[in-house]
Amino acid sequence: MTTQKTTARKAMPDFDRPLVTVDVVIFTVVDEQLKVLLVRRPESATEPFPGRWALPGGFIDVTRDTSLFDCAMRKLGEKTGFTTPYLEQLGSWGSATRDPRGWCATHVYFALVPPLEDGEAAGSAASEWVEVDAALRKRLAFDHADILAAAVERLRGKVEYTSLPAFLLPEPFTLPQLQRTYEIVLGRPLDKSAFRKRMLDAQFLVEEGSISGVAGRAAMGYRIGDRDRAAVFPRTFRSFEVQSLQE
Amino acid sequence: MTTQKTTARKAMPDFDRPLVTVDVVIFTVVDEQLKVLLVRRPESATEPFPGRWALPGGFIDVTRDTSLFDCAMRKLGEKTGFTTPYLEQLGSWGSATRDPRGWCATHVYFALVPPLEDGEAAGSAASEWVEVDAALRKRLAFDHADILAAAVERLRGKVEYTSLPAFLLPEPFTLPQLQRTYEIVLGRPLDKSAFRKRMLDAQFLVEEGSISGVAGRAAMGYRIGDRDRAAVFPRTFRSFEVQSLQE
DNA sequence: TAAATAGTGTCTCTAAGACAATATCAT
DNA sequence: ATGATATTGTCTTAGAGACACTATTTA
Repeated sequence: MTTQKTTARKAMPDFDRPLVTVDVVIFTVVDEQLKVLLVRRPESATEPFPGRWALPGGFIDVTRDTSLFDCAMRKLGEKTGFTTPYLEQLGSWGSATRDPRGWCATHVYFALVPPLEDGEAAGSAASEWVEVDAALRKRLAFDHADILAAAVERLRGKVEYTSLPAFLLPEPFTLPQLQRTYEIVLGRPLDKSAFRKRMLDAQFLVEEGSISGVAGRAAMGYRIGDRDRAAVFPRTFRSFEVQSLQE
Repeated sequence: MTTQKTTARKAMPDFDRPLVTVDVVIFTVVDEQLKVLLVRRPESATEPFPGRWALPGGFIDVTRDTSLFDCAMRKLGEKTGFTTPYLEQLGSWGSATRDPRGWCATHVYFALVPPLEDGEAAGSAASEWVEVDAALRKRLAFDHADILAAAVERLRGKVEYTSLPAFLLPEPFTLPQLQRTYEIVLGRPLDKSAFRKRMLDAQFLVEEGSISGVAGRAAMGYRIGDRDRAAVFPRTFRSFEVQSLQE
């Protein structure tokens, strides 16, 4: 069924077609931890990796998905309900051996979302937010451990010079909250003064009125100016120290 | 063997499978210009976009290619003969409409190679090195104009803070040659002193003996220390000027 | 008023850019 | 020696980090 249904005149390639899937690595920060959404593979013995944890994803439906991005957005919406997350392509993984059902290529996206409100479908029995280092230690289905590692590396790398962590917070948020989010993702403390200068100089935040916390002075609330792209800073954090560490 | 190879028992998805291709954007610098390799689509009317220029690539051969990367490397080798180029994944493009033959996803890689020696198959009649801005103005097949634009953007972007241009030169090369290559890719002059400090501080070059040019003082020749990865600089070129330009 | 948190100022340091000065090669 | 090119040094400046200081809110 898969290959030539060449009724038509265009030359259809008579190669066997690989399986094609889309997977989404969905990050959030909740309880002071960076977490990733994992789903449980069906228990059925007819499925590969029954019962294992995996990244959310699945086959492209050529009748519903008009593009890879649409497909990723659809899967993200099904799992989290978010409609305007940060969603970028991470890369693709394809080989003869990564799926026992045959030659398979997956297109992987990575998404940043604010923590879900308690009401929302955070964990249907089949899905769960898992702290990333714990997730990396699990024996995930397929090559999803490699994919997750690549996603975490990309996230931590880009956080050094972009405004990505802002997409992990519900709006409006304060600069101290944003700094805390950076620190959670990077796993190290940042200097308050340098952090604020950097964020405000980058001009990607819009003021949204003061917010009172549980104690202490009220803080300015901010919203992301342009949710379609992250701001890029001219340098990484601690750039010169990184330099010396390499030696 | 764990995964029962049962012809029948694994649930095979009954989705129609998209077409799957791999394309490679191959850059080089020759005649003081950044060029990209284009190939001509076959003239046959049974093929999509007959006679149009396109990026080199084609369908995955699930019987020969063990992975996407292998497939890209194979296509690169067929076109240029290089075996140790710089090759990284650019991304994937997939939609219902990008190929008239049906839902198609392509995995795109981008490669940097030194200019070919005259003897080598630089231009079989069906392929040609084209200056990138001229290539961007051509009406390429499929969505290859979008893909090429993304590749050029990625290249120019990464050149600001990585050692990528070193992979465009035959080894050994000199620092003035490397600087010229950066300037060609970026399209603007760089300061000599700052450039040398940056390259040498990054520790990715190994000395390879002095090289005499046609005139003037001989220059130190260098080779790339680790061809498997590019060096990353802690800042972009002209970082603060870029900053002020944004305002 | 005290505790807690938000926000600012000052000083030092790294590395980039501008550009001048020096070194070495072919003829 | 001279012209050409390679290589180094000096000065200035932007922005990062360390850290002390001030400001504002709640209890």
